[in-house]
Amino acid sequence: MSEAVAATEAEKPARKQQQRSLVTQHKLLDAATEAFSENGFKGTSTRDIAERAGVHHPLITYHFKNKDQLWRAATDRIFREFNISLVKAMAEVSEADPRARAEAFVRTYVRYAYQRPALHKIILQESSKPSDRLDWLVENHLRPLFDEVVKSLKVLQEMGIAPAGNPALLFNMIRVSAGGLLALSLEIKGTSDIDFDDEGELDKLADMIIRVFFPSSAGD
Amino acid sequence: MSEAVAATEAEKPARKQQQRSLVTQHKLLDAATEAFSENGFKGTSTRDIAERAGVHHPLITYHFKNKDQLWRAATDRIFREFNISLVKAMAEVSEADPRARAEAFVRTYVRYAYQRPALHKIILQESSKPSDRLDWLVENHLRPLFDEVVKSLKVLQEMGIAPAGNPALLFNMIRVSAGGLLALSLEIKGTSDIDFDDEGELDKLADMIIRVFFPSSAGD
DNA sequence: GTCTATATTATGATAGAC
DNA sequence: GTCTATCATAATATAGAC
Repeated sequence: MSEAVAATEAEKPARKQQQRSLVTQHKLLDAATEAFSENGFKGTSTRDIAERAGVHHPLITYHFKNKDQLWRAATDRIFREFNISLVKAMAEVSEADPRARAEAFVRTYVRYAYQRPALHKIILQESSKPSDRLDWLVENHLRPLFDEVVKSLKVLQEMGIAPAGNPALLFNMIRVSAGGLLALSLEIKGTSDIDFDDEGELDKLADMIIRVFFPSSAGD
Repeated sequence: MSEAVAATEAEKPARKQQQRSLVTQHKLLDAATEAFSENGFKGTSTRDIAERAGVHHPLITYHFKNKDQLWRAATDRIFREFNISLVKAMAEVSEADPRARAEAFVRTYVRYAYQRPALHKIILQESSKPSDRLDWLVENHLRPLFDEVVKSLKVLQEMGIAPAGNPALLFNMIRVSAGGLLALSLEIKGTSDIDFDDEGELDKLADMIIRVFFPSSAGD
C-alpha cells in the first residue's frame, strides 16, 4: 500500500488522512472557543488551547497558521451555527404573526445563549477595546443579523406591540437582557441566587423579557 | 535637612515621601484599571501596567506585592467610588417617592457606567469563568449592593410600578440594559450606529430603560 | 523610595525528523 | 499528517545597588 500506486488508488489514503485532520481541527476549534471565551484573545495561549484539545501545539500552526487565524476560524464557526439555528427556528413560525415571531425569537435566543455561552462571551471579550477582530466580527456576523432583526422590531413598534424609541437601542436592550445576562450566569448565581441550570429558570427569563419588552402580548 | 534630625522634625520628609508614593500608587491604580478592563486579568501584563503608568515595573511589587493584589486594589477603588457616588445621588431624592428614586437610580447608574466603563468591563471579564477574584468581587462589592437594591425593587413591584416576577432577575435585566449595554459601546457603534458620546444619547438610553421597566411612570 | 540587573518560566512560532 | 526539539521574545517576580 505504498503511495506510489496508480492515481485511481491514491484517493483512499488521502481521504483517510483528511478525516483524521478534520478531527484534529474540530478538537482545536472546540478548545479554542472555550479558551478564548474564558480568557480573551490576549489572555489565551496557544499552548493552553493545544492542551485542552489534547494535541501537540505545533499542530495549531499546521492547521490554522497562527493564533489570529485560529480565533477567526473558531468565531466563524460559532456564528455560522447560530445563524443556521436561528433561521431554522424562525422558519417554523408563521410570517403573518409578528407577535408570535418576536416571542419565538426571544425563546430561541435565550435557549441558544444558554447552550453556547461562547457566543456572547466572545463578543463581550472583544468589545472591551478596539481591534481588527472586533471590526471583523461586526462586519461579518453582527451587522447583517442586527440589520434584519431591527427591521422586524420596527414593524412591532408600528403595531404598538413594542415600546417606541430607537429600534436599534431597543434591540440592544433585549439582547443584553438575554445573551448578556446569561453570559453573567456565574456572577448572578453568586449575587442573586438564580441558577439557570435549574429547571424552568431559563423560561422565566424568556417570559420576563417578553412581558417587559412586548407588554401587549403578556396575557395571551 | 538630613534624616538624622530630632523626632519632631522627622515628620516632614516622611510625609513628602509618602506623598510621592501615593502619586505612584494612584498612577498604577489608574493604569491597572484600564489595562484589566481591556484585556482581563490573564491578558494583562504587569509590564503593560507599569508602562501605562509611566513607572518602572518593579515598583508594582514594591507597592502592591503582586499582580493579584494590584487587581484587588484597583477593583476595590472603583467599587468604593461607585458606592459613594450612588449613595450621594440617592440621598438627594425623597425617600417618600419610590418612583422618583427608581428613576434617579437608573439615571445615576447610566451616567456612572458611561463615565467609568471599567466598572462593568471588569465584571464582564471576571464573570467569564470561576475564580477567587470573582468570589471576592461578589462577596465584597456586588452582593451587598444587590441585596439592597432588590429590596427597593420589590417595593416598586408591590406598588405596581415595576413588572411582576423575581425581583432579582428583573434587577439584573435592568442593570445589563444599562451597564452591560454601555460596556458594549464599541460594538454597538459598529452594529447599530448609536454613539453614546453624542449629546443626549445617554439620556435616551435612560429614558427607554425607565419607560420599559417602570411603565407607569412613563408619562409623568 | 527608586532604579538596574537578572533568575525563572511561559509564550508564539518554526525547523526538521519520522 | 504528526512529533520532538528549539529559537527568540515576553512574562512574573526578586535581589541588591543607590
